[in-house]
Amino acid sequence: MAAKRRAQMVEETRAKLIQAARKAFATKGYAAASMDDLTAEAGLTRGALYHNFGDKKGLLQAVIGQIDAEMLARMRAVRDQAETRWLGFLAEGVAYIEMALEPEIQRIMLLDGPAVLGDPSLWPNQTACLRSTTQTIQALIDEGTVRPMDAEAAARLINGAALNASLWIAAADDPHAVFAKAIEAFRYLALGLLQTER
Amino acid sequence: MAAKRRAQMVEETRAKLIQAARKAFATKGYAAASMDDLTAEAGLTRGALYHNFGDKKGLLQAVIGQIDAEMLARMRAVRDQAETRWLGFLAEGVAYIEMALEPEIQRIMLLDGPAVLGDPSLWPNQTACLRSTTQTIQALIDEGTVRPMDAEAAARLINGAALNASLWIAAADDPHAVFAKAIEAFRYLALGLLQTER
DNA sequence: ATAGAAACATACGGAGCGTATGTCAATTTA
DNA sequence: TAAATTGACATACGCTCCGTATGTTTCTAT
Repeated sequence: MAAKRRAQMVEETRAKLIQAARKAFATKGYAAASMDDLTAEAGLTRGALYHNFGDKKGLLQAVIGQIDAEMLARMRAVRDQAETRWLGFLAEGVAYIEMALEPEIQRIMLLDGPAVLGDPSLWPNQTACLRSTTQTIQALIDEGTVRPMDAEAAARLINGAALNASLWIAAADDPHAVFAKAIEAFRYLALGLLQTER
Repeated sequence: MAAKRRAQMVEETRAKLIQAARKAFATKGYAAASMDDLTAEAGLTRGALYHNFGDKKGLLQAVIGQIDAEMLARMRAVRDQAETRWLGFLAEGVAYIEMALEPEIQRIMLLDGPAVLGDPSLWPNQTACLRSTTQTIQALIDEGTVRPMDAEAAARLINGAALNASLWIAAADDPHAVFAKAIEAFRYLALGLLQTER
């Protein structure tokens, strides 16, 4: 026990704090989550928190970084699994909508995160995700599938549509039925990016 | 002076508080805006605030209600000014993007509002705006311009795309150039809603 | 004219964040 | 290996700010 490396111990406490923060932020929201309760649940005090993350915003950044990495990995997975590039592009969008159904992602990534940290497109991992989508669209343009246009613009608007779709689904009385409608509309919108003849 | 009706005086204080709140929320953000400073700037105290709006969230609701009404009015105006129903629909989207360029709307309506009050699509005025867009799309479907689909789904996704476009523009180094790209992408996406032959 | 209520101000208590200080263990250095 | 230093975390404090409880004044109603 005492043979544990110092760096490893630190990583454990950071992980415990992030874990507790994810739970508290997701259930109570960022503003209503108390740092005292947070750290107590992790078996620590606010001292550890301020030492490791600087302030409350720093903790939120760490939480968002973790969730964002998970989302990015999942989107890569479904994209690489698709048969064609175009289908992979669509699958990414659908996967995004599905993920945003989870209350944790809704609350932390879509509501509190932007309000506290500002525009999500400036977050490190999010930009990675966006660049990935942008590159995919650029490839679709180069191969003649998608009409010539600004790839980043297409990626951002498509992402925005998917985001709003998930918000809509999450607030719906019958999420399952609404999910189907949203996916249909999403596919139609994407068609607008294709070359005119199809 | 003393002849002023009671109700009118109340309306004035409410207006003064909302005015000060709009300014403070827009510049400092909801969380960082102090109620003491707010009311002092309006020449009042927190007593007036809690008497009229209940709590801080109530004040935010009032502010959002005012801004939302202004946005709704402007969107109706540009829509009714267009030559065809389809062009009116597009103009509404562009107008939405333009409005979301204003920092006040960015901060209050798009960042803090959803974080504090929850899903915007449940706000009273927002639902009115959405219903308006939904009806427009439904009419476009009925007249054969837009392919048969769920009108509300189309309205929500299109709105989401427009919203993200405005967030992107606002954070850009060169908003003017980005605005052009976003509008182009927005029009392409909308084309996906049209009947296949055009 | 007086009673009542509404509009707003003042006073109070409590919660929470951030910082300053303290303590103990681990790593380093001689 | 023993002393010294640094790092990790806990404890203590002050300050701000929200919400409520109470007080005061002005308008309205009978």
